[in-house]
Amino acid sequence: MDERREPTMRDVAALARVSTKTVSRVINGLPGAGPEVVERVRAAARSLGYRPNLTASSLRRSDKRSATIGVLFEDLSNPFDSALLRAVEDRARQNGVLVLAGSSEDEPLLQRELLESLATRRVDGMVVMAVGGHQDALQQERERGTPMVLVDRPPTFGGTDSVTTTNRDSSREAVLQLADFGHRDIAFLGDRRTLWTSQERYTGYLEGLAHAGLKLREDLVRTDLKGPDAAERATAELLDRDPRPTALFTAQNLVTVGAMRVLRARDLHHRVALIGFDDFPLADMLQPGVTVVRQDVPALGRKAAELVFARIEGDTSPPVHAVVPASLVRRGSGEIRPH
Amino acid sequence: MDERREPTMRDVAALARVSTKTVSRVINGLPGAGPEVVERVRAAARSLGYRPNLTASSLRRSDKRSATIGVLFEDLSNPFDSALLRAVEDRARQNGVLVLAGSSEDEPLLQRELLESLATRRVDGMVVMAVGGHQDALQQERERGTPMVLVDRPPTFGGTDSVTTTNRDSSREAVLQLADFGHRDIAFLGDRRTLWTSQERYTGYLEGLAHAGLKLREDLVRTDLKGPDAAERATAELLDRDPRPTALFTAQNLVTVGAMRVLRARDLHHRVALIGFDDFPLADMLQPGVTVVRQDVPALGRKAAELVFARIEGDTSPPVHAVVPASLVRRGSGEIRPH
DNA sequence: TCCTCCTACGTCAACGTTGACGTAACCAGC
DNA sequence: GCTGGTTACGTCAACGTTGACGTAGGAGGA
Repeated sequence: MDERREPTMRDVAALARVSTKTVSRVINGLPGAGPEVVERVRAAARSLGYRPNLTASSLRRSDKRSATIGVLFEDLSNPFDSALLRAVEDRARQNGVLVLAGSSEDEPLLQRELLESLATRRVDGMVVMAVGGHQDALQQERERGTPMVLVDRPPTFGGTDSVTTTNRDSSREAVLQLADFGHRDIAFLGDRRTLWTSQERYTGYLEGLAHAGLKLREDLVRTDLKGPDAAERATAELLDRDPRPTALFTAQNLVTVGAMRVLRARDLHHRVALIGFDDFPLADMLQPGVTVVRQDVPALGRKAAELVFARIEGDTSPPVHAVVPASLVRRGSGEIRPH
Repeated sequence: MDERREPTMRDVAALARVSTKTVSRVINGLPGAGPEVVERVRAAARSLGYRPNLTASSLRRSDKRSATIGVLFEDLSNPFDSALLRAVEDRARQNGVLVLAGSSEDEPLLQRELLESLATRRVDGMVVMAVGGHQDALQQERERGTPMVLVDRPPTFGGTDSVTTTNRDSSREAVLQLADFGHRDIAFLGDRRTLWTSQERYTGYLEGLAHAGLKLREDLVRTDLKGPDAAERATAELLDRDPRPTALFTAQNLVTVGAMRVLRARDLHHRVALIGFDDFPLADMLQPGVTVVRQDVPALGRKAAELVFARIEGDTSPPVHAVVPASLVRRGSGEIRPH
């Protein structure tokens, strides 16, 4: 609109009749400026509406910090991702750090591009929910020395911190509870197999069956369900089998919703037990309430942020793999006994 | 970790035995470099793992673009906000622009600080969901010439683009539908009155009553409900009144959920009609399905992004107030007749 | 008194990049 | 052969800021 130039230190310096260096000192609160000069500079800055240029500053500073971190999640519109983003953001704010956010859509190519964009902007660190498959781009970035923390994924390469939840243990717990309630035919419905979390939850399912002395029925296992539609089809097929599974363990929230939809369509929601991994809003309002494994998303995000910041501050201790416990929330659907 | 310095143009130039200016030309794809030189520079850049420093570049460039926009919403973990963020992000990606995101928590002070942080980083533009109350900070920012678009809020000051949904018209439509189904005592439950959207939706409610020839019963109006707890209390009180409202119009999604919770607790969910403003996941899975006014969130975000980008490109046409139509999604709860 | 130390400034160059401008080499045309 | 234009480079300074270092003046001690 108007052709106004942002005022610079030089403008402030001229108005306050001091050198730019003195303005720099005042703005940064460094010693070496007398009280009157400080006041004069402050007044000049205020009257001009001066605001420091962080990009210029970080270019020159010795530490080169941009006070910005990058966050690369799969899909920011997913409640899990956005809750995580919010947690990271809150923690970042405490350090005066802002967050550059992007969605990788589980596309390696997109992840690579976003990574590049973040690097180009010289972020101080990154919190990444890695896409499935090979993670060369991530590893390269890490090897360049960029502080990086993986969330909801373990590193497939060395030297990197990560934060995950108790995928395997909590899945086992869920399956064991179903077994305790008398179920023998417990089906598994999982997300894309390339996702580490999917694999872990499946392993937990197997462990649960083993602990309960149940035999794995391969025909009750459905994986690679991407999105609610696939989940619905898989659920429908499972319910057509003979003998029909009397309980479902759905290993991802969209899968849970898809399965529920089918159970309700067939009026089986009060007869077939269901435990889902990952909580979702209104799970308690359905009939029956949906029993889920709830992840502590704020804790995940906070921990991830704390780890990056520690690395940014120069912490060089060995890489950490933090595990945040999840818990089983019993609401009814997981406490249905076989008929 | 390692004390590696990021390679610069100078390093590339030295290795390719050309001047930095030539490297600049090659990297930016500008003419004035012979084919062999281009190849030599590219090879050198690749072998050093060179990546341009966007902060230095934008400092020097004449347009001073940072290829970054700021997004300031109320709460990024709210599904509405995160869906909006995602839409803005998608549109931004098309322009090679990244998004700096922050939550203002409806706190004027926090908004001011975040605004400052964004300005300090010299973002090219901002998409802001303004906090309630006076918007001096926003206005000042706007007057400095920062391209800015308000989402889900109209500007309270001149010269600024905004994108909103049909709050008033859709609310009226919802109320009219309730009236058509025979309701005379239609309660209103709204969010904080400082929010423009709340006011608009309330006005729509009044218009609906007026069009239907219904008299406003002040005792059926509850506003300033912040969060689901307040909504629950208000709903409980309303249902205690005599005569009891036979229909509820809840003007915000958390309020809708709170109201539903109480209706269910009193087993009135099949007897009292309910229409909520703003859709939410699983609204269709409840019994009865929840009739809502659905906003076209992706369209809102896309439009907002397009407006900022137009301004960034130098569009100086008069400010636009874009309105994205919302639609009534009938799922059952809004189609209950008075008993 | 002189020397030392400290405080409150200022000067200069550099961070990594690009705009403005210079120049050498080459080609076309007369 | 000379002029004029084009191409492919290079040189230099500047973007806004800060680190390194310099200096004038005053305080303090022997």
